[in-house]
Amino acid sequence: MNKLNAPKGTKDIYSPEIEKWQYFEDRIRKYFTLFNYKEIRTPIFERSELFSRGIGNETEVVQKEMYTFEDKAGRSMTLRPENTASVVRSLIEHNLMNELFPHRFYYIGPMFRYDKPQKGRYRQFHQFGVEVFGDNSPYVDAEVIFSALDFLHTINVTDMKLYINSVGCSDCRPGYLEKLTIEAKKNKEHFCTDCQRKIDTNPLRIFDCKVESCISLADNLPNITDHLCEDCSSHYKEVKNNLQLLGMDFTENKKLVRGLDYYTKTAFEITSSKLGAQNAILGGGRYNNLVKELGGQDLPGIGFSGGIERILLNMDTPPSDNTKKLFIAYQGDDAMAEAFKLSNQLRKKGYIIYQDYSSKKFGKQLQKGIKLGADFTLILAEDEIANNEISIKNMQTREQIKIGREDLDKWLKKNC
RNA sequence: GUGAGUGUAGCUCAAGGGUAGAGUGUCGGUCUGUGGAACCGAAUGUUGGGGGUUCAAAUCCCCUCACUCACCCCA
Repeated sequence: MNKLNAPKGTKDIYSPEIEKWQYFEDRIRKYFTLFNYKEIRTPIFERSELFSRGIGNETEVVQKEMYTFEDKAGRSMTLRPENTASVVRSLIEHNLMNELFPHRFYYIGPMFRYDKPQKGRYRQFHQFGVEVFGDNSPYVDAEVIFSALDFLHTINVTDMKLYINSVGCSDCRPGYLEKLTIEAKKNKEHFCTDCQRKIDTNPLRIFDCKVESCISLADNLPNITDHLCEDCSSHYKEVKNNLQLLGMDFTENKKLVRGLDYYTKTAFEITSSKLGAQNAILGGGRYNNLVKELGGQDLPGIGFSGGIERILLNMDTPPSDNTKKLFIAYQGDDAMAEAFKLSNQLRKKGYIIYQDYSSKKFGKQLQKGIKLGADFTLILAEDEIANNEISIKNMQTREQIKIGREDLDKWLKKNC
């Protein structure tokens, strides 16, 4: 029989790593509640059409990376490669604009992309993110960007850089793209084959190319930022002003084009230098046409999503929680039964307590208490049972006291 | 999709044609009243899988699979 392994690009998460995840998720919930976000959980799979329409048919994600399958009724379904399209679908479907206020959502969950795995890149990976609907103010852009970076600061992610850009809107982008295509075509034969294709399909993506000759050719191509309409240009300026109001450092990157086609106006990305090749840990932007394109009203939106695996690679071990752990040791059969009763009473009162049933040897039990990392060991042996007492050993200081059983509650309240 | 590297015990790794090993962890004992110890003992491997060369393969060759990293793309 072959050994069964987790599928390529997926992994099991268990202790001690799981504690990092729990800590991280807890912090997300607490932090983004400060901004009045409400959690939303959407299905892991959706109609494939949602993503091809929402993300854009020409993107790498939709072209090559989706986990698409037919369900038994012959409908094309796709494991979600990102969550914004789903949130928008849900917003439209349930008229959440009318139901809930504020129109702010956060999410945490697995996403799926059929990529070749490497450091910080998995086929099932996890993102958290936020979406804000119905507010076109450049203050919102700055607030969203601020919250992303500030949140990462609060969990001690270091060596971060913030890049921003404006990618225009449906008014100015078509004109720009036309110009870009014309310019790029002048040197078409000098671009790599990949870029030659992009010129026709999605010229904006030329700026993503890492081929050296393409980079220098791209340097001479017109930038979207220089061809923004009045509205986009002033919006961008105000976003930058507002970021400065919050004292934020950022780098303008005129080549920053995000991989999902729905972005308009503000686009941003946070990288961390500690990560190696996959250095983007969070990205986002405004998507003022997406709701309408997916069949809803004409409603602006903005959001971001962050890669949890990548952030955790870059995050220090979280502070250990200081909930005291107890171990109960016993000697003799009577004491074992007594300890058994006591430990379950204590759990009822909310204490974390572990009892070992496999060994009756006192020394071995103590060793297990040590291995468990117990703060205190409660000791019930013949003496204690006879005198209705209990000994308590501080595992750190190795000091031991003996108290009456009736005083145990008081002691626990004081020390645990 | 392209390229490179690595697969030996639960984990970290030796052995580079001649009986598969160490450290660590696990379990048991010394040891039914006090410590992370020491000592003794045990279990865990078709050396990722398949084929080939050879008297003999973990070792050399071929195929395959898995993992890791980089390119691409992205979180």
